Amino acid sequence: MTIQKRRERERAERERLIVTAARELAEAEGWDAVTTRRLADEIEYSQPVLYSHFKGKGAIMAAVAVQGCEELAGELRAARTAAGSAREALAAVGRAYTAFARRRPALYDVIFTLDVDLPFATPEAPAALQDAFGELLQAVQPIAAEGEDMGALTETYWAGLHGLVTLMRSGRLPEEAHERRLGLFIGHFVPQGTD
Amino acid sequence: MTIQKRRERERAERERLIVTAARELAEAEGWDAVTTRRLADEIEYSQPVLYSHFKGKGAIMAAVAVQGCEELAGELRAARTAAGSAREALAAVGRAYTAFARRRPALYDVIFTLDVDLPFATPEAPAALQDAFGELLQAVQPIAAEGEDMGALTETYWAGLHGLVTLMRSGRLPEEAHERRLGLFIGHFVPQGTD
DNA sequence: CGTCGATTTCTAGCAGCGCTAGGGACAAGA
DNA sequence: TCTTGTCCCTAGCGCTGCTAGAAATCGACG
Repeated sequence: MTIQKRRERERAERERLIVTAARELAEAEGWDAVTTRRLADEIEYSQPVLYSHFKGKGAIMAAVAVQGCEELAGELRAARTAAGSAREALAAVGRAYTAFARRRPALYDVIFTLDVDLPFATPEAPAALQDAFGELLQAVQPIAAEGEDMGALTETYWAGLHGLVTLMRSGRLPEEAHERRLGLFIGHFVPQGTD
Repeated sequence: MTIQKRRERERAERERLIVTAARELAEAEGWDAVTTRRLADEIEYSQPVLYSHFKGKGAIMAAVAVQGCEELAGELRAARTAAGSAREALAAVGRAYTAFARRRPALYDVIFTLDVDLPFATPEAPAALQDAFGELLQAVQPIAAEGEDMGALTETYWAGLHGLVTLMRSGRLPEEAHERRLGLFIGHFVPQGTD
């Protein structure tokens, strides 16, 4: 009984260890450096142990993605609630989003660019993903015009931010003009004369 | 002399063959299926031959990207010049861009998402890339407000399209609402009351 | 206390990847 | 015919994600 419990606890602990190691390794050296052998070394177990916890490397990455998304959702919420007006809130959330992407590129990639089979845009999507989207939704809501599709509008805002971030991070947009582009995007997104 | 020329011609021919094979394989089965072994099989030469033409797999992908970008630039231009008003032209270019991404996902990926060390956003960027960007620029120009930074504005428009496309294609945005999102994006991008 | 049975973990290996060293075939010139 | 130089292929390196099967460990029971 207690033995069983202890084992489960230890297993859960080790699982956390794997996810943490993957995350730290990715943040330090990028996802290319995260190989199953390297990860096994890091946690001081052999490779097959990883597969007794996760279906494969993709599942480990998905776990990191969920963790990262919780962090993102928190930062978006903080930015939104700290802002004064609705307009400022939208801008603040946009800035927080792109700032997250730049500060934590590995996390951003595993959530939003690498394919890692997490369910998105469905009820089965992890809570963290829905929370993050919810933050965007709440920021977009007040500036929506009468009768606009809120979901689609939020998705559109999100996509704009995502595009700015990914093109910049892949070297396709010059880094130095990021703030200007972001300002233009947010400015064009808010209907003129909205408070 | 003539022998030399014939050899050079044959070499150039084989190089074209490699790029075409890579492109077709990628379009048919995705870039994961494009391995150097598979490519060598396809062109009926051994693997090392590829490396006598290109520095590596990345260089082959870059060549495909340039080809694909020429195609994209052509489609953007056609869309732009066929439109009536400036506003319609911007919308048409946006639709043409996302349509290209959906119709030729492998080409789109190699140009805009996979990293393939092509110089972007510099004078050394291949002409095809500059042409495609130029088409966007010409579509954005007429709807820009007084004194707006044209380059940054175009980049922002591009980023929005790119975000919509990549999030949708990776399954993060539901496919069915694409048209609605695209309409919202373009609508918000054009300042109210612009002709 | 010693042995059995089950669970856990490791060693070793598979098939694939991008890439390359070195040798053999083949054609052009003496 | 023999040499020279070019071209191309075979074979292999070190790496990847992943897994089968042996080994070791630990709890339970006689």
